[in-house]
Amino acid sequence: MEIQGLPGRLLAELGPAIASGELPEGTVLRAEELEERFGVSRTVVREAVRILEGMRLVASRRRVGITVQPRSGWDVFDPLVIRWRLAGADRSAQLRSLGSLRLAVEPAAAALAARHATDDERRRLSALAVELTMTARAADLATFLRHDIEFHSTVLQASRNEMFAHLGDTVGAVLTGRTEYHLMPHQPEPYAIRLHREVAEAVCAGDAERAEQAMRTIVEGALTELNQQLG
Amino acid sequence: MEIQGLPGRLLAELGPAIASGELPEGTVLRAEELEERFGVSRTVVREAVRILEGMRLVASRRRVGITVQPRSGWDVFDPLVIRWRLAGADRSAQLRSLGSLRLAVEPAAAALAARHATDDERRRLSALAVELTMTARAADLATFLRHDIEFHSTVLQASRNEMFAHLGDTVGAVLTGRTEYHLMPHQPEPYAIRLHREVAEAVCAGDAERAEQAMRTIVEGALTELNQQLG
DNA sequence: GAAACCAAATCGTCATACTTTTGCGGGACA
DNA sequence: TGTCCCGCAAAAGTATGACGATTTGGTTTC
Repeated sequence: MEIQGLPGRLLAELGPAIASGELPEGTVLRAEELEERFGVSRTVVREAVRILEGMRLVASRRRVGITVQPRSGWDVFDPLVIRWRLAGADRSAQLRSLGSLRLAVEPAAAALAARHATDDERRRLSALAVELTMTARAADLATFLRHDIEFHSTVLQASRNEMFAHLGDTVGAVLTGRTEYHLMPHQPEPYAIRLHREVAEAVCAGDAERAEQAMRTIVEGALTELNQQLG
Repeated sequence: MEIQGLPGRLLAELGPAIASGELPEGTVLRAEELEERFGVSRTVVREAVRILEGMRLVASRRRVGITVQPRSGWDVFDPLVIRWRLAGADRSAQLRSLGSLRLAVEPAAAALAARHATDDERRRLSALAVELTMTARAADLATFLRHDIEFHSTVLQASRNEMFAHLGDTVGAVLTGRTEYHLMPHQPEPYAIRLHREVAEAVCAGDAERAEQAMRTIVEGALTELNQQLG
């Protein structure tokens, strides 16, 4: 998953620094400066910069240098960019944006899942719903989170739409983020759990309408809760 | 927008080849081979490969080579990947996926736009709706397309959600694609035009519900039409 | 037959030299 | 005094040779 090697190390420094706003728009970096700062060769710096350029976080121009680009151009769907932003200063803005996105996508995905899920996926969803019920009662936040992520990922996967499916990791990052930063109740809401069971049942029954509704209620709940926590 | 220089040339060759399936999953390329094939240096090859690696189209491993990755791992939200796929063999699969995505996102965006659009944006939407009506009557497909793209982009922008906003280019690519490949009626549907006017009016009036419904009808129409054309 | 070992292939990194683009300042000219 | 043009130098872009690191797969040995 992660980019490896020395360029990876550079990325791990520069990416978060830019994403968090520590290096604001317009900041100019020079390749040579980076070489010295990180004690690596030209090759490594250039490759790291190329990757950042691919994410539209920076642009490199002759005789000018490597310029941090305005946020409006960033590839906000890139998983790395999302993770970096979640870890940094505009975590709350990022969580809000992702919240709206989830509200649009996940109900639609649930409806599609009710139509297209494989038998195995339907079984897994039911099993996960049970697990969620149990780990919630035990207040085991870590495993609860794991299962919650897998539940939502499975629904997105089962929608048989590659673009929805790829948002699985993103949703995972959101759920992890809000748990890590204590933006959710310490004891998962029993109501939310019941809705997960309802989604699972509806998908199993092939009831797209009910799956969509239940999922919408789940995500709406998460979003209002988020807004409460963030003021 | 485009990646420049020699690595850009490599990208423009390899990206489409991979995205179209011409180089199927598991294909192994060697850096040296690419150097010779394109008559460029290691530096250039490595940078191009790094970028493809960033999109998760390939993975580079020592003693093995540069391996084309399974589609399931690709960064399907990357604008370049989308464009390459639209230009190649799985154009129809890509159009279907994007259709579902639009169906989820654009109505939600329209609702948000009705709440958050600036005065200028509301004015632009109204103006664009008028333009659409006129160019449709004149059967001027090129300008119609331009205005259509700008209309949808403006709605996404006006939603004040960065992730929605960034789908503007993607939607633009879809609309361009289906026009180029003659997947839409030569004379734009008067009904669809009226719906655009309705979206504009609803956004101006701040009526989220109506904006959402009208936009949903637009995208649903586009999707069913697409499915008819593709069988 | 299995485990340890060795060798070749291939990417990864470094150092360096050369090329190309381009912003900026200085000078010529109106 | 202001404007335009030209050349310089700064910075990224490209090329190349050398070496390092790692993985694979076969070979040897027990």
